[in-house]
Amino acid sequence: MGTEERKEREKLRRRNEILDAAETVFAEKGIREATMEDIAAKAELGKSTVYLYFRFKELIYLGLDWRGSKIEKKMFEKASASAANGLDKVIAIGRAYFEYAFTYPLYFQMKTIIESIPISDIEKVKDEPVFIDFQKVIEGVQKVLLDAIILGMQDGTIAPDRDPLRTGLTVWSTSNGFLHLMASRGEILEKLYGVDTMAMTEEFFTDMRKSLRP
Amino acid sequence: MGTEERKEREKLRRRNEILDAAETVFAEKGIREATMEDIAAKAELGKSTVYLYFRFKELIYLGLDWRGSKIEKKMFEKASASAANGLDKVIAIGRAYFEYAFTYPLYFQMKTIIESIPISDIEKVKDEPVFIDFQKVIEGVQKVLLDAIILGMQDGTIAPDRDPLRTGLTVWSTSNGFLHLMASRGEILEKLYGVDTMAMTEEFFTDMRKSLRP
DNA sequence: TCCAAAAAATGACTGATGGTCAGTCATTGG
DNA sequence: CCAATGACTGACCATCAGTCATTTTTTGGA
Repeated sequence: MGTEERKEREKLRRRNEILDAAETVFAEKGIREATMEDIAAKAELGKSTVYLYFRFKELIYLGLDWRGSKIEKKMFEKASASAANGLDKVIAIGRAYFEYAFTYPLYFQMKTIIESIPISDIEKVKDEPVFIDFQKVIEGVQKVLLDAIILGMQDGTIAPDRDPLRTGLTVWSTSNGFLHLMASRGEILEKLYGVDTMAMTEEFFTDMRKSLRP
Repeated sequence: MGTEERKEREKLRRRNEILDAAETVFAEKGIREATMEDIAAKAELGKSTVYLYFRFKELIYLGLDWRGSKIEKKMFEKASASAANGLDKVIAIGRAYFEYAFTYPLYFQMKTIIESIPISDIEKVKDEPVFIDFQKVIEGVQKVLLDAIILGMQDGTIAPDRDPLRTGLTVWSTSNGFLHLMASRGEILEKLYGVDTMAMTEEFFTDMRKSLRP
């Protein structure tokens, strides 16, 4: 009988229900303030049950980042497809990253939280199938960017003497830093210091263009 | 009598002793793993006494970031003074930021931790004299960069049509993102993916030059 | 020198929360 | 219908940030 498969499916569904609950609770009372009990209650489960699906709290953050990254990947692919040459693709992906961060702020925030997890804790997770799956998605996301860079080096829109991986990492990490500032302090910058964040964002992309061009 | 002043001095000394203790404990057993009791024990004080000097744990993080920022500022000033024109100053400051992050990794990490503190908690702190003093130092650090940018726009080494504040924020936030990647995953990138992080860093500065130039 | 008030320091305590475990309850396949 | 499997749970534990009533030390005047 296909009981086995059904069971597997239901397990996955429950996992998703818990992530749904976490998402709601995070939105309602803040990520840091949310407790495992809150999440369990929202999922209409006992706390111990939640722990059957997520062996520790960080894995919930990871699960949500994983959800987000799947969306992110699609957005990146769409953005990349919409542009004609390598450099335009890179910029389009950059803009898609912005859109992602502002459309799914909760998912985006997971990145920051996960990054602040001590390496010793990552050790505990790194062999879990969930984590391996997670890494696969992340790599998929970065591959979209990498492909665009390689194309750009071939079609002459990006300096051909660059190292693609290094360039990708630089584009990604600097975007991250910029986006993090925008997402966490953008409002303060606008209201308190009168910074035109829209113009600043445009300049950011102009600068990126300038530095990538041959 | 000068008792009042002496008291004040001793209070400050104790504050510093606690920060010293925190620094040691953080280095010994990790920032996340360190408890207030650990810090108190290392400082040879009762936990409650530590709480007289730091009303909550986050203020210790803030205290260490404050310490670091004072060093950072000096390093920035020295770097800026060592270069002749605006653009060179900006790059020199960027390099100084790198040196700071790798020389004082503990202080640098405080930035990440502080950024991940929920805004609700910042509200609690923002009127404390300590926090105001802290902000003053931070602004001082950023002023060094801002001055270099303004000079560069005057001496023709930086595009004159830029907005200095926006440019400063962009330079700072992108450096932050890049540096954060290097500090937290640099080793992994080198050992696992064979990334030449030295070359990558040089390229980062070359890119910055390219994007700032007129 | 003594003493009372002020300041500094503390140990015992509390509440919250992440995580565990022994055992219950529901489902399944024979 | 029953025994085995596995999902699920409530009670419990350990840890830790933060509090408070009380003690200890310092201070400045009598």
